[in-house]
Amino acid sequence: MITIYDIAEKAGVSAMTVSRVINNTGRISEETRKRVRKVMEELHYIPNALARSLVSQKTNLLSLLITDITNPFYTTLARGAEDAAKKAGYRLLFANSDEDYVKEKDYVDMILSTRVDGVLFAPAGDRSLENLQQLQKHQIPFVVLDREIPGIDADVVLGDSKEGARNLVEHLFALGHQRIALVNGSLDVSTARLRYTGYSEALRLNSLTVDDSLVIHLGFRDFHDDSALDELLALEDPPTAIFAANNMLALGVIQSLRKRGLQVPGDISVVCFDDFGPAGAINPFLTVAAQPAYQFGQLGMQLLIDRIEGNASNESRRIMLPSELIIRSSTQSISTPVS
Amino acid sequence: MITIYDIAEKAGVSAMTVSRVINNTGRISEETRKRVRKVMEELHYIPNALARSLVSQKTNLLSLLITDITNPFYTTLARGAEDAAKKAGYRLLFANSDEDYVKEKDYVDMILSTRVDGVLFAPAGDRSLENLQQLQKHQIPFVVLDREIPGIDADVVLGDSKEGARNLVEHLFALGHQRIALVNGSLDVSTARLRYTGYSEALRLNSLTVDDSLVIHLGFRDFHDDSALDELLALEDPPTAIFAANNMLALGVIQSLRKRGLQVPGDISVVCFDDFGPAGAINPFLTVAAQPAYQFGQLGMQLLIDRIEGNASNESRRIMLPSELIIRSSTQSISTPVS
DNA sequence: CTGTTAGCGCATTCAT
DNA sequence: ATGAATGCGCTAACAG
Repeated sequence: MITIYDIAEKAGVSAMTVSRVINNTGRISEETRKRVRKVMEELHYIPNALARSLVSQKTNLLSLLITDITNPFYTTLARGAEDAAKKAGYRLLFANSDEDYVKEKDYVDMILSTRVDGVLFAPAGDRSLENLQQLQKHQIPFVVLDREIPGIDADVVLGDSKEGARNLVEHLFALGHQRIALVNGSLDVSTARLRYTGYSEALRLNSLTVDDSLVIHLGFRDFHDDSALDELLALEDPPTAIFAANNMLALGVIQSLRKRGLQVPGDISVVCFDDFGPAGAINPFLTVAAQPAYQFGQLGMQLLIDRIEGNASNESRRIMLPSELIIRSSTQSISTPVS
Repeated sequence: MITIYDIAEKAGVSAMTVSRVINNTGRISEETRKRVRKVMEELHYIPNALARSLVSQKTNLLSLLITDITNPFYTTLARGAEDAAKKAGYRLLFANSDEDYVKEKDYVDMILSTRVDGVLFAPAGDRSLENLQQLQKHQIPFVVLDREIPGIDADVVLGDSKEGARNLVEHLFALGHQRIALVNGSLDVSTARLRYTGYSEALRLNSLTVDDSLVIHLGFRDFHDDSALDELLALEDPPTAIFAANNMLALGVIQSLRKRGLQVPGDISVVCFDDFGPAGAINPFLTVAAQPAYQFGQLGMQLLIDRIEGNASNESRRIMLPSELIIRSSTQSISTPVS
């Protein structure tokens, strides 16, 4: 490996002079600067970021911790984060927690030992508290994405889950649906709680109350066990519409419904939070509350970099992004017979 | 920041003993080991990977360079790569080249200065040669993914583009299509060339020759300029089917067709390479040659780690993964009237 | 079983 | 305008 000492020797200067040339710091005569530059090129010299970071206590490394890169929402978010990071000269370390606190903790440990300059953190849920506190204890700046964690005071970028849920349910009401099931994520996730709140508020505004038998709580990530769906469908007065709390749940719901020979929206309407990215554009089907995923990543990254570089005040900032109701063909009026 | 010296002092031993405890190396009496461990916990000590790497010349960092994380093929590939990396104790640095050689070069420079242990490299195209050679010059192990680069001898994981293309075109023949257009990626990408070859072979096997006016070459990533499509449709004898060389192109093609009031498959059938990941599962529509994206990442990562850890022979390995023809509703028999 | 010395590649501080 | 000494946090090599 070529070091500044190799360059120094061949250029007939000291290592310090080479360092100064690299960093454009201090005063160097144009002549030596050129000579050093030339030798650096000849030897294909590349500065060792490791050594540099060890001295400067800055790695220019940021970590993006999300729950699943396979979910289009996070994919697009990641893209926004990466673009913003690159623009500011940071590299991105990548991690999927799979909505699993233990994996998340493992990654936090990795992050800590890697001495990243900051973390963009989409937590698995409330119990991510410890992991976040771990970061705080070690003074690693971070920004929380998508899910709010009780007990943590930090910059955060959120979607408006309550309003999005309300819009979705109101849309179903407008189509005549009254028996609306909620297939929710786990209640230790703030978005699941807020979507439930939005759901029940919409019911109340329409003079209905929540029927607990219509509400089921699963994980946000998958829908392996669809027996809960069977119970829903076996009710005396089964739902005519289902509100899935995110895109992955909707996917599971629809596949399970079809497996049982039910048509969407013919037999039952389905709506959900989060869209499906570019992939969903081919044959847009689901009526969704679409969140601006790219901006989640981009804005979050900006907040993070601001803070790292000292351009942020002490108080935490909180960005709330609206979702957009996109009505497509997974919902239809309840009075319309199956065509 | 807590260092081994802090631990050493408080535990009444030397720094070296602390180091040995951390690494489980050398002989340490059970007693001091416990004492050191206790102090480490009390002080919330976390080893500094930077310093460690500087000494060991190993970062346990790997880089995944792809063209676009927004494309479901690469998303799933990334997931496979990450899972395999994590299992082996490596962290993943992330980069999108956007099919752009300059961005790719920027990232290669970053990678070099970061001293990663290896790179999983999905190149933008033939001109990635220089970037790959740059890695070779600096002795960074890498594995090439998805696209073969003439002039580079390295481990590589490829899909069988020729056969996949042939299957797709044969499927169209079976449905009675004879005028089949190819909307291809740029010809400086190996997969585009091979998909063209597969296309023309299938034609030849059916006693047809390639009609150049039916073949257009764009970038793999987007379909901004759909004027080429107009020329295709304005032909005296226009195509009854379109083979798009990847999923993103298919997306553009279909949207452009619809903008022009054409139905798929009613007016024109469409097939493409690559599926759409979980997102595509809601409403599977396109007939595709699906590649095993997760395995691309997972196997590629395994090859890479094998090589890094010296478990690979000198000769390069070459893995060719088949694609699976999945027939869905974007294709229909040419004799079938629009229903 | 444990400690001392030296050095990984670079940049800060102080000289000259 | 340039150089020498020192240290970032850690571990390999050697000593005891």
